[in-house]
Amino acid sequence: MIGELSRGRKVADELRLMLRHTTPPLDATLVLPAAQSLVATILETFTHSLSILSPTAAAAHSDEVSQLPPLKSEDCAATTPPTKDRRGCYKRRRSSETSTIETASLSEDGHAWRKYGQKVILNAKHPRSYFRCTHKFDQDCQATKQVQRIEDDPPRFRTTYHGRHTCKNLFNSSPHHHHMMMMQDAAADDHDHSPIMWSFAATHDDDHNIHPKTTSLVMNDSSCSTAHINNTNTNAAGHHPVLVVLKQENKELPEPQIKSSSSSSSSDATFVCPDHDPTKFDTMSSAPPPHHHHQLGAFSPAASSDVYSCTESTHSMEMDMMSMAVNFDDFLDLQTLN
DNA sequence: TCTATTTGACCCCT
DNA sequence: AGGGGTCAAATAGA
Repeated sequence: MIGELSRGRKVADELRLMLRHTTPPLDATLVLPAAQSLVATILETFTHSLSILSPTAAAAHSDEVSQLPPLKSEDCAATTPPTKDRRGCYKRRRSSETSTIETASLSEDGHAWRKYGQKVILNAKHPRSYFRCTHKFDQDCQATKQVQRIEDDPPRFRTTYHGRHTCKNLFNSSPHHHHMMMMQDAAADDHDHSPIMWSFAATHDDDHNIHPKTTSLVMNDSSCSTAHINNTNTNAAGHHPVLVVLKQENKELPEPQIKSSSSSSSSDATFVCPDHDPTKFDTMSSAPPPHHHHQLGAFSPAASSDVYSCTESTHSMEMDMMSMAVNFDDFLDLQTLN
């Protein structure tokens, strides 16, 4: 099976190189047949691997790969009568993609979560809660998160995300209460397979003032980042654009692109991650704690067209989002354009 | 009645 | 061996 999977990986690599070195416009008559052949080989290796694991499953689905039975832990429970013996029923993930964020409050992150467990953790004052994506079963989304209170006063929570969301139900929270965007770099190149998660959170109070809530960001690659939070002046429409620019510090980068018509700023705050801990970016430790929320929260009056813009040139990602009414389809279009 | 949460049991992994 | 992640029955809430 290892040989079969290795073959699949090799062919997938060939396909990737072919697509990478083919400059547009694609010559479909030239590239397509070769690509289709490679895809067929890849699928074949999966089928062979499955036949090794489970001959019946591979035979039943050899011509319909999209319906391959997920090799999930739940299968055991679903196909066997209720029994106490759950041996082998689930596989614990091993070092899947993880991202950790620490916040001062439990804010929504735009995804629907279902709590499935809680554990008392050794040497921890508070229990750890376990959540899975609500769409685990209907969309086979494998994302999970763990939330743990790590401090009482001031309250502080550590949320650890595992896996990527493959569901299509982002931004289902009320746009008038929470905004948060998680972006995982789907275009990681050979030198960086780690996802980067940028989170921007903000709440609106009763007066519709914006209170950005992102307090820390941890990237699980080795890059050091700077977050530049810039409160700009009110624009002509009476709105207060908020600019958030993230860039990596340890690489030579061009000036970040900032999408805004407003250039002057009324308050600035730049946060740099600690030198000796390049994976951790923590605004709480870099900004004056007693005032930083006031500073960030001073975006009044109501903003109906806040622009969240971030540029990380290494990965060529940039996004704008209208904070009062995020249209996810538009966001997807923007991602596609970039 | 349906969906979400709670919680003890189970089992993987270090 | 035991900490911690997951399951699933019981329970709560809409």
